[in-house]
Amino acid sequence: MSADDATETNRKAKPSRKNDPEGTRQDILEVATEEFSSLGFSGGRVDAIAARTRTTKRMIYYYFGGKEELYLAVLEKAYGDIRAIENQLNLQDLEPEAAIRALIDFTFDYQERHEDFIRLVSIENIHHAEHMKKSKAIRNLNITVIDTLARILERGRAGGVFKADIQPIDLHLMISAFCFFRVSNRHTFNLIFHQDLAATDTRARHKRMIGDAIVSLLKAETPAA
Amino acid sequence: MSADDATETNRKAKPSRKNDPEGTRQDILEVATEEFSSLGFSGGRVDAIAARTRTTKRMIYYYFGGKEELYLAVLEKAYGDIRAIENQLNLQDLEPEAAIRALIDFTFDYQERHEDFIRLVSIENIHHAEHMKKSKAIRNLNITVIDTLARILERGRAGGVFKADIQPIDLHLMISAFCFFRVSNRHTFNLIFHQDLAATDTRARHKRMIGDAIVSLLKAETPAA
Amino acid sequence: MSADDATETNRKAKPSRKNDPEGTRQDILEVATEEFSSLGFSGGRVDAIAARTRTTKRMIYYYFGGKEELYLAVLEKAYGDIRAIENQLNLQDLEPEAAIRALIDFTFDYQERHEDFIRLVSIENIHHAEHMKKSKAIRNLNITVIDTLARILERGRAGGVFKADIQPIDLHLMISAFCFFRVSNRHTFNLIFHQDLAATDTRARHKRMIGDAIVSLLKAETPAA
Amino acid sequence: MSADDATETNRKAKPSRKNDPEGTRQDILEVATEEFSSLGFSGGRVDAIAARTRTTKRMIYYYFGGKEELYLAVLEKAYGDIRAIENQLNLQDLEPEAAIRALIDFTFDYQERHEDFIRLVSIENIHHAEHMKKSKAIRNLNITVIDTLARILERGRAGGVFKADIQPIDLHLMISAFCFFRVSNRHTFNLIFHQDLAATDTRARHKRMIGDAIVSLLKAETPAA
DNA sequence: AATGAATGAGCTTTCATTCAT
DNA sequence: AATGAATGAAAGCTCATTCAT
Repeated sequence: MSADDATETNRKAKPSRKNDPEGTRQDILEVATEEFSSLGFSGGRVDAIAARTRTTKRMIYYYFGGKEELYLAVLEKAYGDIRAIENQLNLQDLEPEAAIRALIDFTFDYQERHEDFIRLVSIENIHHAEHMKKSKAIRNLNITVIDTLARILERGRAGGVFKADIQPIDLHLMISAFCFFRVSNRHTFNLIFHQDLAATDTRARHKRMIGDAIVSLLKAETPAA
Repeated sequence: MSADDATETNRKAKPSRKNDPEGTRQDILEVATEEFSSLGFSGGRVDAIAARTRTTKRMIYYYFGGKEELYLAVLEKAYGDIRAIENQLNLQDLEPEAAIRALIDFTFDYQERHEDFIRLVSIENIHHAEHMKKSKAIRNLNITVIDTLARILERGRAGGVFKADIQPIDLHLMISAFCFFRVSNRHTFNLIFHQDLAATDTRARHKRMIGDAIVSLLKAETPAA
Repeated sequence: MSADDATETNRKAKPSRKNDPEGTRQDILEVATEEFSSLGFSGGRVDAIAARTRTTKRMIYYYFGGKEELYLAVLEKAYGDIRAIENQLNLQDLEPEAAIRALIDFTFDYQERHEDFIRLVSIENIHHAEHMKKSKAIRNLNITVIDTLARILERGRAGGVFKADIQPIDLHLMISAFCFFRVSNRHTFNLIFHQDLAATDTRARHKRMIGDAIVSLLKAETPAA
Repeated sequence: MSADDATETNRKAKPSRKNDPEGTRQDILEVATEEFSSLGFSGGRVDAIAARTRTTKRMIYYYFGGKEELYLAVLEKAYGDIRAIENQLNLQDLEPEAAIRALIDFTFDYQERHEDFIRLVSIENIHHAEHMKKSKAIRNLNITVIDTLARILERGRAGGVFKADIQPIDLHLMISAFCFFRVSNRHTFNLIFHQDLAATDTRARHKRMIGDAIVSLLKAETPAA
């Protein structure tokens, strides 16, 4: 035989998944998610993905068409997952303040647990969201958070609990920003401020703080003095 | 339009900078900042940088040693710049609330105007801050924001204006998160929510909002209800 | 004439060896042996090797991984070849003196005919055998010469033909040294002493001389007077 | 300033040797000897030499003209040194056998102590002695060894001590081969045979052995039976 | 007599992709 | 439905050398 080498991935080492198309697809997708989310789109290597897969590099092209398409598939799955869960959120039975806090907690925890998603979004922004722009799947996703927030704000204002005039989308921005940044910028922040943003007690304190900030903002009489 | 137009030659021939080492260095650094901040470390091309420079690719290696060292130099300059300006901030003559708002305004405006810096930091985080870890220059930078914040909080609490017990570093995190995210995640946010985070009125509204949120948090009687 | 004519194209176009992996590998290996043995490891050029091959430079990396690995493959083949032949030597049916002379003749002739091997070994020594140290293949080669020599010496001493107390490995060193040096140092020796070590009669005379020297050493009553 | 880098050697770190042309020349020559003898001509780097020198890379060109000329200067010095010492050898007062042994001992010890010289000669042979061919200095060196040997042999044969008809140059070849090979092929030999050719006792044993071999060869009645 | 700055040419290697069955 | 073999194009980097004073 030949080509006994380390770099190229034409040959598989692991038991192949012949005749399980869907399994193979998932396998590739999973590995690709890791690769892209930790190395970026340009930094991610088709070879490296193939090497950690039960199949060969050739199959990536067979199933996905190319590097960019694979990346897009990864991105679509990541967005699909969070949207699906967000849409299942059921907050109308809670008091406005409790509902807001529940939403914040959910966002906070989800971002904390899904660093892969966070990194993929960061990567997309590095690339000016050019890949996302090409994705119908992401464009067509049903986004309910804003509506959910709008309804909570409405109820809060109606009940006199919330005084401030804040737009749902701005509120979402503020919540997302904090939850996202804690994860996305963890590495530089930790390095510069000698902190550990992943520590359990820090996490609890921060979750409370962002909740307090949002709630006190909404309750404040005259928002912008 | 693509990112490859670096190689095009329809640019006015710049005067060669022979025997102006410092000038050459700055020239390279400037172009490299653009390249890396818009394409990432892996995506950035040494060839592309050289092409937009008054010198040749060879000079990049002469002055910086390699792609990574050049990237690091870019990163170091970006961090050096913001730290230098932060350190000149003079807020002790302002009332605590005004001081906090001034600090927020400064942070907000700086991030807004320095998208390059924002993107470089994002990129570094994608790479788990591995390059930054190697930089003595960044490690040795004198960071005064936290102290500045601490003194403001102290004065506020002493004067009874601020009630909440918030740590300076957490406050910095919250302010940074919001200002940073607006810029770093602009592209995906705009696309998904059909917004324009760069619009002038949006910008003003957001600046006010983050100020209100922080101030109301600090003033709130019982932070974590 | 220079060594650069590898890049010239006045060679008959060889039939491409598509889908003959083993053939391609051998082709590359053969050309690489020539290149490295005549130019050294640092002096050898991957481009030059590719140019004299039926394939492209890319294939060298596909099959071998890199310049160093290719060089190692060349070295391993060279050592593998001589060991294989040595191991087939059958000298137990000869009288001790005849056996020793036969072994010397074999060594002499093999070195004389395999200048490539000689040069590769010289090159490895220039590099302090650093590449060889990495080769499992060479480390695991079965070396029988020393045993062969030991048995001949034993028989000679038992029969009273050999009187001197010489260790097999030292004997091997002496035989190798002479046979090797004649080839390895041919160029400088010829130049300085205006000789031609490759001339047929010189060769015959030298072969006899080394045989005489070894045999008379082994027969001598009191080796170290 | 600029060019704060590691690879290029335009700037000196050590105290310069201004106004000491001969000192500078010697300094460069010494470092170059180390560099070339351990890395080969192609493997040796002008930059690396400059870096270990009190001067800059530019000076190497100033003093020697180029890499090849520097290498030649190194080679010429190495050959000049050994020839000078050889020429001082005074063996006519010794008995023929003692004279031969003295000459062998000298050769053995010199090679053992001058690994640099050995490696340079090996390197020249790798390059088919092409550099040496260009050197008038080496061509014009006065070589007395062969004459010395011839006279010893003559005296030995006249006195009846030596019986064999061996040519001086062949004798020189045999002696050189052994002494040289022990040093030149030390690394591969040690690796393959798990020996240490540099060990003190091995060295003594080998020195005796080559002496015995040569002497017994010369004394033997009918050299080639 | 000496030197700081600059460089053209070429080197090894990598990458996503396609050929051919 | 699946795959082993092959590859063009370009990327990062290195080297001995010369420019210009």
